Amino acid sequence: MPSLKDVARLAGVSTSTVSRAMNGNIPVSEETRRRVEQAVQDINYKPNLVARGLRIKSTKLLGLVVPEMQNETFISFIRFTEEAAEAKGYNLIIGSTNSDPDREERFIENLIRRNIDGIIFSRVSDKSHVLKILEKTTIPVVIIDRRLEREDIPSVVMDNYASGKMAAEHLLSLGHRHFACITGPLDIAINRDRLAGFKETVVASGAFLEDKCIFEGNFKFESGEKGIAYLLDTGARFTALWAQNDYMAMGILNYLSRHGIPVPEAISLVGLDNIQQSWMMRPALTTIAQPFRDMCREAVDIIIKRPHEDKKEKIRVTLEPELIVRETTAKPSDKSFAVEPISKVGYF
Amino acid sequence: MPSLKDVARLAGVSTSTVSRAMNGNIPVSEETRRRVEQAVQDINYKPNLVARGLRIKSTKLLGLVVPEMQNETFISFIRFTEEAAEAKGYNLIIGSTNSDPDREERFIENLIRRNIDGIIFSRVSDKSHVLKILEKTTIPVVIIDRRLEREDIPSVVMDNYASGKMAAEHLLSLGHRHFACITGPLDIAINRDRLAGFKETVVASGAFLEDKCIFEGNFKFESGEKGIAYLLDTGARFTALWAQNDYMAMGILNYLSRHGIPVPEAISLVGLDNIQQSWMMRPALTTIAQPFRDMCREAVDIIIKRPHEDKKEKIRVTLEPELIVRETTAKPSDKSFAVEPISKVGYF
DNA sequence: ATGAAAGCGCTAACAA
DNA sequence: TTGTTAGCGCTTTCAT
Repeated sequence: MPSLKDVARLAGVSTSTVSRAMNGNIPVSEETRRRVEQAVQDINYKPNLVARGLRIKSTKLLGLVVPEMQNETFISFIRFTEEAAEAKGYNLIIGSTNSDPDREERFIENLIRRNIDGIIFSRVSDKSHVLKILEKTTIPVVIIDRRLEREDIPSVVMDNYASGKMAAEHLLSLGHRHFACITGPLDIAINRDRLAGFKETVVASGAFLEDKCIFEGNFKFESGEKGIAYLLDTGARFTALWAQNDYMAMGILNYLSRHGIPVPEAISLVGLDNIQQSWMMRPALTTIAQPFRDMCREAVDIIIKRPHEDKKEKIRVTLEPELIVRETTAKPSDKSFAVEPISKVGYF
Repeated sequence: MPSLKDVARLAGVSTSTVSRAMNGNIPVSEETRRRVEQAVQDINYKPNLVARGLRIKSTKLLGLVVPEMQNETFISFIRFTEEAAEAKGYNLIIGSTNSDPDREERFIENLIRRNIDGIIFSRVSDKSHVLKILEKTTIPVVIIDRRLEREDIPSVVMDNYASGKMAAEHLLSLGHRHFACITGPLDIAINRDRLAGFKETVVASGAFLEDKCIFEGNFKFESGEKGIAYLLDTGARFTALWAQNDYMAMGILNYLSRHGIPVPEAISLVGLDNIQQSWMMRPALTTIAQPFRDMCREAVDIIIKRPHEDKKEKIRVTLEPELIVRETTAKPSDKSFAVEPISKVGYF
């Protein structure tokens, strides 16, 4: 591997001149610039980023922390963060914590020891102890997909309230009057925001979302199955259902299919996230797409610009969701209220 | 950030002693070891990996190159490689190339400049020009999920022939006699291996896999739809179908569902990969799981042990697939041959 | 505009 | 067993 020294020798100048010629910010005569460029070409010199990193204390490396990699949401974060980072000349180190505090801590410490330029966190809670670790460092941090109580850490989220509103409005416009919702964990702020947007829009229009028509799930496929079984079993009456993520919607669809309840004829269903499966399914899922690509780009930008060195400025970027209408929503039909509690009737 | 110097000053020893005490390989007196450890605790010292990397020319960093992140296969590579790397104390830099040679080259060069300890490639072809770049370096490389002609680069693959055999045997044991196959791109060796395993097993048993029952797809959902449409349209007669990956199987299932052809009653279907969707679907897909976790662990091990510095030794690890029986395969039934060319009859 | 020299934080000869 | 010293490859004062 050729080094700066080799280039310098070949070009007949000092290493500092080569360095300046390459980085461009400091004036260098045309003549030497050409000589240096030639030498660089000749020996195919590539600056060593480790050495530069040590010297200037910037590694052009970003860290991304995700809790797991089974859920397509986190895959999207990885994908789009890598994309945004690469566009800005950064590389990405990823770490999956499996929600294990030890792994999480190990990973963060590694990133710090590596003199990384910034860390993007997905899904951290206010009480996560890694936030404490990070407070001791000067490494820029940004939280993605969570709305934290504390405001000293920049965050990027979708407008979750708007997503609930959007789901409700779509269903309302189709003529539905009786609504149900299977939510994510309600100890998490963004899920409460989603529900609020949904409920307030439904209620404001004079339609109904009874309390017994709300089931708190955990974003997993099984949770969708469980939620719909619960709703049907307790005799909740509704023609329109919103699942706060697509995995649960998949579970719902699967359950309804097994029990012969037709979608959208009996129940209209809207999801959230727009995962791949949502269009590969039959019927294809009507859902709401999160602006993941933009969220990740924003997160990377925030880190690179490091404006939050100035802690007074609160940074909270909010991006808009988008409705994607497919096959699981329709006007409420005669069949709709034919759905009876599962324990009472055996379907079909 | 405290440095070695700070620890040394506090412990009243030289920096080299601290270094030795921390790395443990060189003898240090009990007394000093304790003093050093104390000092390390006191100021919460963490070695700077950039400096160490520059010095010892090993960064404890691995690079993983994937063509894209939409396909669950590559997600699995990321997931399990990160897992294996973390278990060995390495971090992972990932790069997605979108099959763009420029991006690929940029990423590889970055990795080299970062003095990375090894690169894991998924899906490189023999003619990929990055292999040329890598030849000039001493960085250990391993290819995953591809069988290259050249043997100087270590690779880790599933036993693809066995997967074909396994699909055929399962279907054969159910009583099927007429087979079809929708393959991946056949310019790629592993897909030919899969087909050979399938075909040879079918033929050896005296059953049939006619040429017109083989469709060459491209591993995408749409390709599955196209393939099954083609097979049905040309009047190919079969009761058992193998798709060489699950995305195509999803497309097939979706198409058959739209055309009212029941699975597994009319056609038994086997996939390959065991993606998440395969069990979320209804009917759940019978498929073959690739040993991705083990493949990634092997790949990481090969790099870490660096035994291929010695180029004479050819490294090619092959791991076994596993059959996962679910709902899309059954005995051939009376309905089976009721399937007529689509252009002739409108189904149901 | 250019060069000499120092130093980022660490490890490894070498000497003691 | 320990300290001194040099140096990994780069950038950046400080002179000139």
